[in-house]
Amino acid sequence: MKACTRPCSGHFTERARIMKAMAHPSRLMMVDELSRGERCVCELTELVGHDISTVSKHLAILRKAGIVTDEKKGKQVFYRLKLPCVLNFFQCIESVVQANKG
Amino acid sequence: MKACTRPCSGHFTERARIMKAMAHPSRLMMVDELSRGERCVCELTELVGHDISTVSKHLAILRKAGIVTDEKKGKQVFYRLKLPCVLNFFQCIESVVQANKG
DNA sequence: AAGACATTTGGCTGTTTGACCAAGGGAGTT
DNA sequence: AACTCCCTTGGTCAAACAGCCAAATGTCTT
Repeated sequence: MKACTRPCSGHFTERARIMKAMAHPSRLMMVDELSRGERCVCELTELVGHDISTVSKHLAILRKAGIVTDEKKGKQVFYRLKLPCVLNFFQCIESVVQANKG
Repeated sequence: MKACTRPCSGHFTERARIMKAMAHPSRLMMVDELSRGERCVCELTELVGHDISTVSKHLAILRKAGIVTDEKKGKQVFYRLKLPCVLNFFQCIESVVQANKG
């Protein structure tokens, strides 16, 4: 609605929402998995090893954040990465992890 | 410790901890500010507009995650980015934000 | 050593999160 | 239509989070 010369508070809130969507082990795991192709909810459920309702809620969070899209095919719902650039995160995160060890 | 062929659960937990550290508007704002040089706690406090004790706790979270380092100089404590690659996030996050609008 | 200043830590409170179970829908099958 | 399958939504509960104030710590000044 208005252009901020410097990012204004609202921008950071919006950005944080997206970061937050990825800031959970299960959701990170699913994003990683989706980087290798689309998957149905049942596959992702098996992957993370939690109740399917829990997984479905995690997916809803990723979806609302705009990180993944879903598509219904028959009885199943398939999810896929919407913006693969989120994968770039992993590389940097990994270097932070490494730096923390040293 | 041990090499996982595929990232194992522990990896995602550790990664999530780091993502989580950035997944807050105030902390994102501070990281952004620190990308332009080191700042003392008082400067960051003024920036985010919260109680200094709150800001100090936010900084502790970033510090423990290995994203920033602190250095005491006289009475003041200065913080700076430890791994500037976290800034790459912003670019991708921004594209997600844009995609969400369209 | 007393005081001022900058920051951290402890404690309290309201809010958000994440997990489960149970119930509700939509899509195919019989 | 009734049944099953796959998934989502609602409800509950314990744990984690984020804010504030007050108290503690550390450093410089007087």
